[in-house]
Amino acid sequence: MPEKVHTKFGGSDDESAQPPSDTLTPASLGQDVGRKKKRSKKRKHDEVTEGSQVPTDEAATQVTKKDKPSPPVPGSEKRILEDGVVPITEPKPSPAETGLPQSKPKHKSKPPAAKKSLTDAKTNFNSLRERANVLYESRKKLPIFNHADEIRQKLRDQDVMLLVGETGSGKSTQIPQFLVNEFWCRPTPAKIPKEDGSRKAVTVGGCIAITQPRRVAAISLARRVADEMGTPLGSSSPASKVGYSVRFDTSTSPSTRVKFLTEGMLLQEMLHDPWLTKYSAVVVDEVHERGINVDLVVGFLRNLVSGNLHGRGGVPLKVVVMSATADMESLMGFFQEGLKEPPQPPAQPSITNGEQKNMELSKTSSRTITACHIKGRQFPVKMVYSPEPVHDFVDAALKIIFQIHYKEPMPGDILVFLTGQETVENLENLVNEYAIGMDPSLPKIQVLPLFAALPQAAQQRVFAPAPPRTRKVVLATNIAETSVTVSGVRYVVDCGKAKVKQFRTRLGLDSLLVKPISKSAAIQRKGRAGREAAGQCFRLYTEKDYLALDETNTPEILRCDLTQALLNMKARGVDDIVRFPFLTRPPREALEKALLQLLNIDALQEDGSISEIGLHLAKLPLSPTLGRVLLAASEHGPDCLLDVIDIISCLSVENIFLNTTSEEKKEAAETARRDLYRREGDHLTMLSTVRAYAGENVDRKVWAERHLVSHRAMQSVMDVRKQLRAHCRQAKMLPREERHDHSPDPSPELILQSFLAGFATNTARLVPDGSYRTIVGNQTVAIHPSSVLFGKKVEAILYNEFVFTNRSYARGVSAVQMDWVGEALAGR
DNA sequence: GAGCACTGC
Repeated sequence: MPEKVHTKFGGSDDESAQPPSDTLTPASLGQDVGRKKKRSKKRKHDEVTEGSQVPTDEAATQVTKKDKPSPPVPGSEKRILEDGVVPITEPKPSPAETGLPQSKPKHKSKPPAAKKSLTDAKTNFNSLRERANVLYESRKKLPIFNHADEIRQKLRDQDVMLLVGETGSGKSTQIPQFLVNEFWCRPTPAKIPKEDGSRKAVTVGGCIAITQPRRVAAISLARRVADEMGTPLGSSSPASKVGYSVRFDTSTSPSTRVKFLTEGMLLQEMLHDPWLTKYSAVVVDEVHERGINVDLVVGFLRNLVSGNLHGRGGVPLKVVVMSATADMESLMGFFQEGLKEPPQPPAQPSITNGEQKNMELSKTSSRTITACHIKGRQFPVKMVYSPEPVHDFVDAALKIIFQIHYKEPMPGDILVFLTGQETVENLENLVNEYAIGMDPSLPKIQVLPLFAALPQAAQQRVFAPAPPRTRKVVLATNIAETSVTVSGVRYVVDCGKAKVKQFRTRLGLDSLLVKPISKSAAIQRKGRAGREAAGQCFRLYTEKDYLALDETNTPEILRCDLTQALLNMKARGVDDIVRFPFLTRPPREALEKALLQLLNIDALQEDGSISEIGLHLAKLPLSPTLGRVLLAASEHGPDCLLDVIDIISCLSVENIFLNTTSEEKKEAAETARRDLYRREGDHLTMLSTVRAYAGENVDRKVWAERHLVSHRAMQSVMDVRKQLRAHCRQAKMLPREERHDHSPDPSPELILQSFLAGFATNTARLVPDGSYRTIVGNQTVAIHPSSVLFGKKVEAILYNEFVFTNRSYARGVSAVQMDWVGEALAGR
């Protein structure tokens, strides 16, 4: 039994005690956790047919049309029942009454299973509306609901709004609905100047974009808002007003007015439509998470709203920036500074716009920024700090877990935040050990680990309610901070640390180190205890330590390699990177290093302007270096290109090989994988794996399990592969027709030489003492234990990644010849 | 001898 832990009670910093009634349910998020399968058409098909039988790609596209009408969403059905609503029964279509087009959706060849769906394409608009009416009652209870008029009024007067909405305020679902029927949100005829001086008549606006940092959030919010608006979702009906767009899965209709998309997706759209002419408003949600993409989006948006709008025919763009934390001053300053400046590019001859009203508006208003603060809805969470600094947080967590279990009433599950797989598994073993000796009259304990690398099925266990008389103890990494909501939690134990990736510009090295979290992360973790009832949060650090934490997370833009971000900016016509409005400006050295790297891979010309190659790279869903490899491979012909696409697909996805836990499994894995391993290194091993997986026509899932290959990762690999192949066909780098005959034996030389075109600086040679030293910089690197070349000695290595954990490792390693490296380095 | 979390026409 763990000894008693002394604790003191700190004050709770919660102000409201109202129950959150109508946020997205944990169940519905849990559904999608860890990129579940709803992603590609093919996988949807797999789900419907319920088998692991693998159809060929063609078969899959044949059978499934994108986005069958609203999926059987168990989560959402459940929640509606919970809301006390009668579930939908018989569909009674009456399109005439709804005023919606009578024509049925085009696709007819649906698998029979889909026909049974409650919300089939012959959508029951009546029941949709009934459901929406019922949901309206719970919407009215959201804290943000009473602010609707205020928000609408402010945005009529001004173009930029900052909105602080705490968790549970309902901002993500309600804001688009508040705005969608505003006059400024209508499609507006306008004339846009063309290069030859003439004007093109176009329609500007009509749609609202809402960005999200994560795919699952974009999709589940779209589903929810469609329900609330009483409209079918996405491409399921041409009348659908709500859609979404994430990589590999876009679901919109011609009448989409509200579109949820990932930040990356909006950036991609901006490359093709820099003025965002489809949109009347862009709502940027969850800005406080500060991923690099949101920083770019906000920077581009500031340029847009403070510019002269000629690319939009003078039609204003409304921008709503939403955040959960109150740190709005910096954002306010950021936009205000932009609006102080005169419109940036020298004004083109002013544009006459069809709608005079809009012109008036853009002249008179819009030069200031409005703000709005909405309280959240959370149950109170009592805070308990450690009285003394904790040295071993695994041990301290163990004690607290049992203290809670002994003292606190049921029900009430425990969520423990740890740093990584290793600490999770250690604590898992410890808790299980102690639980054996527990008083049998006490409720049981069920320990559930949760981290990203955990196989799907094991992750899902976290969402099942605990068996009777059992308390769940979920041991999680920071995956549970944002990405996943575990229901039933009333106690949170927070170790105060997290693993953080930091790119070190000077060394070109990524390090992954355990660091203290920020205050806002600590508050976020605490909040996980108060979602369903009053709860408690145990911090395994002192209150003094808490007060010393940074206010917010370090923005990703300060922690990552900037080449991709800079390439995107260059491709959008930002020539002077130094003058770009960064929300947080990265150090000059990091910017210079990234520019140099872009120059090295020929993405920029000597004068710093973007090259043809660079423009092409910016459009690829790859890092610039991997994109460069792809272009280099295409010069070696289609066979080499197809092979390189297979490898790149693996490299741009999480690890495809599963970690083995037990010793015996490890041996079995080694044996099973032996026929996949290639002595040339990891790149060719990945190729042989993709080829074997893709060539498996009976049951890919079983094949993956047998080879201890992650089926989930391989599904992503196939998605990326398909996307890249399609891109290359479109760019005429591959023949139009997909070949299904034999693939010739790969040429390791050509493949690895293609990789050197992007990774010439990621090379090391063997030195006499048996270690490897980088060819540029002479740093010591060790081959990562996950590599097939681990423990092997070759003349020189090429590696995909240089990471520091306990020491410097090269990951994704292949053997290369020194003279290839010499040529690659000389060629630049 | 080792794997924080996200994301992309």
